[in-house]
Amino acid sequence: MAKKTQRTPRRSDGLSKELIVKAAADLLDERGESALTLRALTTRLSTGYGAIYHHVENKGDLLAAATDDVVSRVMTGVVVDADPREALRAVASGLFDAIDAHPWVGAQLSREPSMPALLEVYESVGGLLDALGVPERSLFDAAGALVNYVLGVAGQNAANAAARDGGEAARSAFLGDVAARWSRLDPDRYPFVHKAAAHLREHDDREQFLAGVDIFLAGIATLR
Amino acid sequence: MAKKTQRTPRRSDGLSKELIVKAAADLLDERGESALTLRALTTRLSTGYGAIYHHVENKGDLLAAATDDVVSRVMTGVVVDADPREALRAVASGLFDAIDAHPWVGAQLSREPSMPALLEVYESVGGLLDALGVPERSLFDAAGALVNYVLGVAGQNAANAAARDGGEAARSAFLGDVAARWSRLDPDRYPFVHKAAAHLREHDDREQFLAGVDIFLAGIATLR
DNA sequence: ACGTTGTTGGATCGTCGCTCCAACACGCTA
DNA sequence: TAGCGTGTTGGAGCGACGATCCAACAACGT
Repeated sequence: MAKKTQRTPRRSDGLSKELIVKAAADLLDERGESALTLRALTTRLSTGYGAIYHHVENKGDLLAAATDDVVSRVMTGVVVDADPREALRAVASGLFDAIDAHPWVGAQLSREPSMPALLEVYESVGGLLDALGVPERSLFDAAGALVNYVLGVAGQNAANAAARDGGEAARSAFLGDVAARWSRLDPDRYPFVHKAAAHLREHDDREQFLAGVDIFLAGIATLR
Repeated sequence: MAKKTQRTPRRSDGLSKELIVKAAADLLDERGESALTLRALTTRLSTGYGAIYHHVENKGDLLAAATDDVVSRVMTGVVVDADPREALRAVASGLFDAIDAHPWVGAQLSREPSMPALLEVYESVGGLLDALGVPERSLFDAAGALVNYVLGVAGQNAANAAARDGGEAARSAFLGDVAARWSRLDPDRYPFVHKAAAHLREHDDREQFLAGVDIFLAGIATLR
């Protein structure tokens, strides 16, 4: 583009897919997954449907792009540790933290697992497991298992967050409610769940998630 | 009309929550998750909204009830093996088969993980892990990890099934499409995923799932 | 015979994702 | 400078959804 500039990019601000995706992500972060509607987007961007659909294929495309942003930021940010085991833990906890901060990412990932963003995850996990000495015949099973575990937790997290969305009362009460319901169960018929209810109150989701990762890694070590 | 009967239970057939849930499950099985609409239900049952909403709280309640049916049928049907390890594998593969046959169950489970149906699963898994000798301090982490893995696979399966729903062309092509896309990737930048594409074509979802369960169980064994 | 109660069908509402198109802003050519 | 072409923009409108609401109805007790 010779010309000096083609600036003043049309109207006062100039829309773009980037901008739209950013606005969508903000909406999702601020008001939860159910708040992302095309209508809410048009008012937030003070524009119309046409403008949005000119840059974006459909709502799914929008959600996918926003999720991709978050996940790929995690994957490029992960420290490449010398120890593959530590690097795997770093990938896992990086994903957990991102999903914890943006529950809608968890929902999208467990709903649409062939997303481009997950490609980076698979590649990273597969490579690290390879570096860990997992034999090739088990490599795909192992990587799939680990990623599926992460996706399971992602979905769970998203569901919990959605359940909390209702109101402030619901927010703090939700986990306690489940715990209360569980501890009210007949201890003879449901001994495990009954005991689990106590743990539920004082447990740390992140720690439990990482404990699960460790269990998988221990199991993977036996494949060597 | 002295007694005799109070049969002819109101109208020609007589609606009930059971009947409605059954019809919903049929609809889901036959035409996929997106086909379950209240409107479709009313025409299938040749009734109106009022009748349905009289027996059912809302659409979520309906989905939950249908899912509960499937899952609890699985859990009561599982053979109580003497060997806890085998019993765990039986629970896992029972769930997998049910989700494979009814992908909407997978979607619902990964979306709403505090469902009553999952209570039975947690209880069973927790009890079996206990019987396996997992120390109490690790019991909840282990059970959570295993269940989350199953939920992750469940969501993945549901997503794949939904992607196939489109048409017959899409149905058979879907997995091959992913494999093709993956194998077209730069082998230098994505060595693992590139190799995985080959496996993808000939892999068996069920076998891979069970391999994951075995990895998990091997990891559990190290907790002893 | 008549109200009571529990059930039924469907009109209707508000909201959603999305399509479609007239109006516009700019850069190019003449 | 005038006009055209192209790429953008805003918003009216469509069909489908979940859900609510209510008039009509069927069986029973009295």
